Amino acid sequence: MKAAEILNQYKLKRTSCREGIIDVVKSSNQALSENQIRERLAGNYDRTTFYRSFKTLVEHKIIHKIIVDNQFVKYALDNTITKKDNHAHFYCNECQTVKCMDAIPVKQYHLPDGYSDEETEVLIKGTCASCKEQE
Amino acid sequence: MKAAEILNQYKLKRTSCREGIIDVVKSSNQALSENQIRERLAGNYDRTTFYRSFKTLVEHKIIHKIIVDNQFVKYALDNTITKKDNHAHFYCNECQTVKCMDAIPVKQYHLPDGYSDEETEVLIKGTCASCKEQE
DNA sequence: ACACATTTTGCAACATTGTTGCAAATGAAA
DNA sequence: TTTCATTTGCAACAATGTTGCAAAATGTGT
Repeated sequence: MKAAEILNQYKLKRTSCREGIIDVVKSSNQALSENQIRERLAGNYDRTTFYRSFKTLVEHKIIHKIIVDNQFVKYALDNTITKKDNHAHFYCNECQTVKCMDAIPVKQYHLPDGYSDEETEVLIKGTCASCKEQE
Repeated sequence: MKAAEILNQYKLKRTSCREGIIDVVKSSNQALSENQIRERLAGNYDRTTFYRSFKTLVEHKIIHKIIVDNQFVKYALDNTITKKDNHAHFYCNECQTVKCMDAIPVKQYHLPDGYSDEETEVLIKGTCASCKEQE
């Protein structure tokens, strides 16, 4: 599905910034930070526009946010778009990249009485295969 | 174990800021933000001192950081101090508090070949028991 | 109790990240 | 093409986090 179609489907206006973000995120096999997305984007947008575009896309669950420790906010296409189950994220301590582990569904937890579960986030930290090779 | 003992054990100097942070975090049944800790602390410390104290305590794994979405950094006593297994965290969307679910150990995942796992973080989002009651 | 070496503190200045209000520009629909 | 709501870019601001450096506090040995 193309970026333009996704936006139409969610009744969002097709602006070049939004389309650009979706395209970049969609074509990447790992989660990207705001700066990484900006670098790969043709247009030169204001930071405010960027934030507002991210906010809109996250609110409509087109992309999702992943946070690693502090100061590392990354984005990836949401499950509603990829049509995959809720998956775990992997953060490589060496190359500092985040990958969506599509093949690893999030395990569910049994909460104490009275609690209700809406969403579960799993971040596995370690060393990825390609960094491991180089050791 | 008292804050002073913990610091001695890790060969860190006993400063009132460090002791204060440990005491506040230790006596709380939920994870606290920097501001919440500062409010509950007697001394009036510079923000820089605060950050550096947090950094030191996190580096030595006395407290640990939990991040909810963006902009919400919270701290709790680390497992090395509490001597509990690695546990899941629960974030209540209503009252916006984070609880360490000591009784819910983190489930392990099988990673693809070549990957190594060092640490797994689990954040369950939903509504907690007391907020549920008030509905 | 004192002096010493080292660590930590507080301050100032700065960097990064994110937000808000508003006028101008743009997109979609008639 | 005209209209109307949405989005953009700018400026100003707020929050969060970092760095360098002199002054203060800590722990150790005497």
